[in-house]
Amino acid sequence: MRWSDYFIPTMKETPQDAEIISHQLMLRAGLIRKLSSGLYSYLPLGLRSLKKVEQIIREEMNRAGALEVLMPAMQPRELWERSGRYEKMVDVMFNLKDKNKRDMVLGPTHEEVITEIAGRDIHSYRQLPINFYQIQTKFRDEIRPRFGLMRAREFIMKDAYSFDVSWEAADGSYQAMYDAYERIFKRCGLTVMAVEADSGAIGGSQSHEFMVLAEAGEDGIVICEESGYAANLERAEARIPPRNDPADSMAAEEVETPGMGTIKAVSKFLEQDPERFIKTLIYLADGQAVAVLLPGDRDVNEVKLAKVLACTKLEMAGAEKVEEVTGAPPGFAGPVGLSIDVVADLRLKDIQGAITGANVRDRHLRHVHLERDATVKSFADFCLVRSGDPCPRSGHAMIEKRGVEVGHVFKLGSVYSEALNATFVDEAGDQHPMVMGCYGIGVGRTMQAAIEQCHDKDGIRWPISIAPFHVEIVTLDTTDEACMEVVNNLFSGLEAKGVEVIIDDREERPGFKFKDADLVGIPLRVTIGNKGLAKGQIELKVRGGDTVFVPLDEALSTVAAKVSELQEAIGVEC
RNA sequence: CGGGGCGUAGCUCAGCCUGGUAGAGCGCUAGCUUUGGGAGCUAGAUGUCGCACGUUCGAAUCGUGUCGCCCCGACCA
Repeated sequence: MRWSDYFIPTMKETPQDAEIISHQLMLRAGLIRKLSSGLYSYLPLGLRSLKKVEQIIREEMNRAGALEVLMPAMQPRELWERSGRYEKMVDVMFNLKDKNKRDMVLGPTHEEVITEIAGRDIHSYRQLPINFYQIQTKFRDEIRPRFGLMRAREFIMKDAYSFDVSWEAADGSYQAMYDAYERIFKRCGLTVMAVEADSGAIGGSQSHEFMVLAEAGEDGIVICEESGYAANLERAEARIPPRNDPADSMAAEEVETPGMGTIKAVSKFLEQDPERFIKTLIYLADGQAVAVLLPGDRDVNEVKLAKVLACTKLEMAGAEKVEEVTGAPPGFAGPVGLSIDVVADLRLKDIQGAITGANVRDRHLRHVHLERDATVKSFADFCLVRSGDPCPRSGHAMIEKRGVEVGHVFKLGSVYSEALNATFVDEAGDQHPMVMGCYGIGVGRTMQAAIEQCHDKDGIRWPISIAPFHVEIVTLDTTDEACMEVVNNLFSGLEAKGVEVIIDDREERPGFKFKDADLVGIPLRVTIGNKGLAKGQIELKVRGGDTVFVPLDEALSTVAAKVSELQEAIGVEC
């Protein structure tokens, strides 16, 4: 391919609406263009990379025994009402009507459609297990699209769905996908980490997320380098050491804390560590007020809390509601004397000599012994884990990182198969719902995450497996016939060996082309000009690495060998 | 949806406060010179100043409304 015949609109300056580096580079290198918030076009160069990611996914899914299908993006809304998920997902669904005024939706995911297929055409245990996948466009009306392809409203996803006869059998399908995912991301040149995750709106019992570690990632995760424990913050647990507060037999007493509605202020005023405070938050769990207690230096993990309270809708109570249930404005709530349910974090078990709100304006209580002075309905773990907390397995301090979720595997169980009546008959002739799993990869997000992980100050540094081209030939003397003959010979020689080459044949100054080459980030750059040819050599440079000079007659074999070397360095046999 | 910011040439931005009818750099077109890390000179082309209404003799500039985009929160591949 010749650059002059291609379409690579590069930009010297950074577009103002791109915040993170990978998004900036995708725009600057001419990979994508924005149509509207969360809606992107792939330009020729970007599409080449995307297709390579897709191809790696396809090969590994096939290797794992999954069968490719393609389902409609547009679906009748009624199907979603039958599974009971329309209600849950209305906020992200695009709704439309067909010409007969029938309600349709654009699919944000495909559990419903695939379960309908399985239910219709799978009847016997003899047909199981089976796993279907597709690479298809999804639509989600995200509350806030962000960071280019990272969170788009229309995006390409690989989604797979497994069907098994039992939970035990489903574990095998899950593991097969987990293993396939590790291979896929490795082959894409990415360093990913599988972390325990919450299963969210998709439902199900167990799940792992595949995270690309990156500062710009939207997810917080904690990891223990000792035990290998790794979890999304939404899900993460920590070992909770027993308290050993000094005994405090004094009765609780009120202290004046005028205008001090924050733990920070009271902590400073009473010269007590925030950890000695009982933070009291009033939540509405499915509309029911409940007091939630945790150490003063801690934050709530609302995902964990919602599970503890077994509620579907959880929100902080407004100031009015707080005043109604505690008798004081926010900032002075405490567990003592409350008539609503009180749940406490396990880190407060046996706390004594503590400080908390007095449920009276401008008053706090000190010398509080939680279980002596208040009625706690239950203790549970719902703190947000943070850096330094002990690992639940090894007890070592965990560290916090940020990551981009590029893949997610779930054990779904029979939620959908029951709702949509996807059953099979076993050896004994009994009917059972199929046991499902589902497995997603954000294809565009994976491509962008690769850039987020592989770049330098000059531009992208593509892993060769997903680079738009393997080699870029920069020609310095485009009007010189002898020079162009060398270029064309090398080009056709490499093409014949299956190496993908782009020639920058534009009539631009060398520096201009080098800058573009660095920005676009093709892994190997061959520079050919009269100056080198006079010495009988060409120049070979790995993106971001050193330059070597290669004699003309060895050019073809050396470049081809270097391509293979880079491919092998990725480290997974294909 | 709540909070914050921004809409002026293809891109990055100035002009707005203090109204007088639009600019720079890059990019684009042509020519000459240049040619190993985003060249120089010369000559050009390009704008419903996001949109609507209002105030005014006069609005990019002031007011109101509206649309769009970005950032922070809940959601997710």
